[in-house]
Amino acid sequence: MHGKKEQEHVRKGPWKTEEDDVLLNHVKKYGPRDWSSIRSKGLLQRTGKSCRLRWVNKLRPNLKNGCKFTTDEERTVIELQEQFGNKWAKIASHLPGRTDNDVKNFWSSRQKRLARLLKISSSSSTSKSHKNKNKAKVSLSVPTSEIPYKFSSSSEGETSSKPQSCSLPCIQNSDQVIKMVPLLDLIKSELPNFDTNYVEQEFTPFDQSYKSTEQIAFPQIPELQNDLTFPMPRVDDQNLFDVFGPLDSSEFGMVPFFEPSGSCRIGKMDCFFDDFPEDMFDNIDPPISPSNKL
DNA sequence: AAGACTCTCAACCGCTAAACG
DNA sequence: ACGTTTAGCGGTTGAGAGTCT
Repeated sequence: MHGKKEQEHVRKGPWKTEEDDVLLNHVKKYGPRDWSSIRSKGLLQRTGKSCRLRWVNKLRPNLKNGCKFTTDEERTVIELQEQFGNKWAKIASHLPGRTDNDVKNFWSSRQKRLARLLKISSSSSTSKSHKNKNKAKVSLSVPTSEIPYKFSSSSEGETSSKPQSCSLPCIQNSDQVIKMVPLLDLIKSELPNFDTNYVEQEFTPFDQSYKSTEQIAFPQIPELQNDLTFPMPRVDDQNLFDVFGPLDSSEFGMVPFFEPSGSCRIGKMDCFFDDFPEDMFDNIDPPISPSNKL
C-alpha cells in the first residue's frame, strides 16, 4: 500500500497554522507529552521531536514571542552564563517566558557582534581605505552595571591569583576597591592600530536611565600607567589569533590580560568583550595620561 | 534601485539522559 | 540488566527581513 510510504514521509520546515492547531489540540487533550504519537496517529507528518520543539518554543502559553530582551533579562543572561556556562535551558528557567532557544540566539548574536567588532578593528588597522564600508553599527545591549574591567588587583589581601575569569563585573560596595582600566583606554594604549573611532562613534547609550544613576569609579592603576610598553600582541599582527586562539564565539573570552604586577599575559577572561557595555565610556573618567601624571 | 551585508529567529541535527518494557 | 524509545539539551544552519553602500 502507499500508506506506508506516506507514513514514512516526514514534513520539515516552517509550521503552518493548521499544524499548530492540530498540535494544540493534542496538547489540550493529552498534555504536553506523547509527542511521537502525533505522527503515529497520522495527525501530523512531523516527528515527535519536531512537535515538542514547536510546542516548547512557540505554542506554549506565556511565551514572550517577538519581544526583545529587556535590560534585566540581558543582565540575567550574562550573569547566569557566567555562572553556569552555556546551559541555556537552565538559564532560560530563570527567565519567565523565555526559551532556551531564545537565550541561545540572544547570546550567539551578541557574540557575533563582538567578534565582528574585533575583526573591524583588525581590518581598519591594516587598511584605512575601507572608510565606511565595513562600519558596523555596534549596539551591544549590555547593562551599564556590567562594566568590563581588567582586574589589576582588588583591595588589600585579595589578589586575583586565578584571573582567568573575572566573573561578572561587580562594583558591589564602596569598601571593595576594584581597580579597573577602561577598555577603550586599554585598547588605545595597548593596541595602537585599533581604530577606536569606531567604538567611540558607534557606542550610544541604550538606556539613559542607567547613565544617570550609575557612576563608575575609575581608580588609577599606577603600575599599569607606569608600564604601558610591555609587549602586547597587536591587532594587526597576523599571528594575533595564534596567540588568542581561533576567533570563534566559544573561544572569544581569550584576551590579553593583565596580572596584578602589571605584567601582561594571555588569559581567559570571560567578561572582557563579552560584557562590553555600550555606554561604558560615558561613565568612566579618562585616566590621567602618563604625561600629566606627577 | 540593486546587491551586499547583517541580524534575528525558527527549525533541524546529533548526542545524552531518563523512562519504560 | 539490557535494549529501545522518548524527552531534553546544545550546536548549527538557513530563510527572511532590515540596513547599508
